[in-house]
Amino acid sequence: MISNTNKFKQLAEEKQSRIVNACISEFAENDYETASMNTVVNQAGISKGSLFNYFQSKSILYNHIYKLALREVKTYLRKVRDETAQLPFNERLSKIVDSGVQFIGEHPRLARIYFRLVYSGDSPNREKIVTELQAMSEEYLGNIIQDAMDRNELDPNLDKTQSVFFLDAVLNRFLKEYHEVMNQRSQDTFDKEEWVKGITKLFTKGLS
Amino acid sequence: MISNTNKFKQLAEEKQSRIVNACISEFAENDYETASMNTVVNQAGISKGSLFNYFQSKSILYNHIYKLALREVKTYLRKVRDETAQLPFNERLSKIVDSGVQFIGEHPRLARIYFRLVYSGDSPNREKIVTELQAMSEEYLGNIIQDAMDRNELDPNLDKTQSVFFLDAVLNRFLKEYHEVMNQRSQDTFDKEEWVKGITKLFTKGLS
DNA sequence: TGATAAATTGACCACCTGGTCAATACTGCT
DNA sequence: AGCAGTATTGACCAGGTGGTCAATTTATCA
Repeated sequence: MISNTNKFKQLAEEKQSRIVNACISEFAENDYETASMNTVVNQAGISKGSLFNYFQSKSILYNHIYKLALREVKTYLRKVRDETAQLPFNERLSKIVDSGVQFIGEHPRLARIYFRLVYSGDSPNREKIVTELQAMSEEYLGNIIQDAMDRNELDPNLDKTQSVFFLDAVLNRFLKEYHEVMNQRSQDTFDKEEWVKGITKLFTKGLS
Repeated sequence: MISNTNKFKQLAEEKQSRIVNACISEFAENDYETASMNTVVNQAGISKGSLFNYFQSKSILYNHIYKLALREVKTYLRKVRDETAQLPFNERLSKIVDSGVQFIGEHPRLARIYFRLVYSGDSPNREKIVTELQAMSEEYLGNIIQDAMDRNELDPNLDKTQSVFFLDAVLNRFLKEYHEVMNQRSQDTFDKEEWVKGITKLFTKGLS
């Protein structure tokens, strides 16, 4: 799956972002198989021939968009990780959740693509991508937990793999729920702070 | 979405199960949009006209299969709930996980359909179905937790909605992972007992 | 056995898909 | 202005989709 996007990168910025925008919308609203290249070209205001000139196939295009989304997620994660390095586990965890919430607020379509990808959906290379994401999560949350273990905030005999898995499960599921609530229902009844408190409490106690 | 399956129910048992089997396979291997009615009729050895005579549309057929899967899940859940009514929380939780593992072992295709449904995938009525499942989970796990609270095994001041949500998140994610591991990778390295222990420990401590 | 009714078939429909490529429009250079 | 080279177009392709319905097979009963 080698993607040669040279032609695309040489396009005028404005045209590039028109295309990227259309793709993000389409892949956010439909899963891979259902997303339509015809819709993309119409939305972007270019011809089909052009699109397939810039990206040789649908899967290569999807890859481009997915990587873009991942890059954005990573930026958020890195930022909050570094900014909270000195904080105790519970506060750190709380900030991480906040960061996720913020990401969803600022990039709802990218969030949608991300959730579509990790929670089933048959994107190309799904296996490889999910494995990659798991490794990322293992490393990221693993470090957070390790730091807390080193400071005796968490049980030093924890099974780290398991702990990461549980934390990842709850965080992802919570953010997915948050994303869905934000996208439709009455946001008034949703007390974010109370949930963040609940999550940190469960894990600070449960893993202590 | 009124489904009139009278015609189908009057078919010979053998034919019914041939059709149901083909549908289960197809909906397990593909998500709703991608599943093909042509494949179903070929696999079942009937004509397309017949299938659309028994089920007026694809979505009605999907509904039939989904309900069938749900009925099977409920049987397992009811059984383990009643059999463990006297056990302490941690043992009870452990048995529930075991039951899920057993279900996956005995009905891998139904499990696949279930996971496809809850983790995204754009099945018809998805919203309604997911809401229904959430209510089910809320009630089921809510009772388990309430029982433990009544016996002072868990903190009596717990936010029950949150606790249920967290438990549901971890259980579902774990079972999904288990299902995927069973379906492909080397099952040898997967120590189920150790994971069940980890889950029960996290929640008995975290919610105490 | 023959007539009637019911079940089953599969060719067919309109529509959509990802992808192609000859034809056209546009560009910069002499 | 005229040419060469590149970027862009959209009609077109083969193959798929869910769904239909006249025609045929099968079952029922006198």
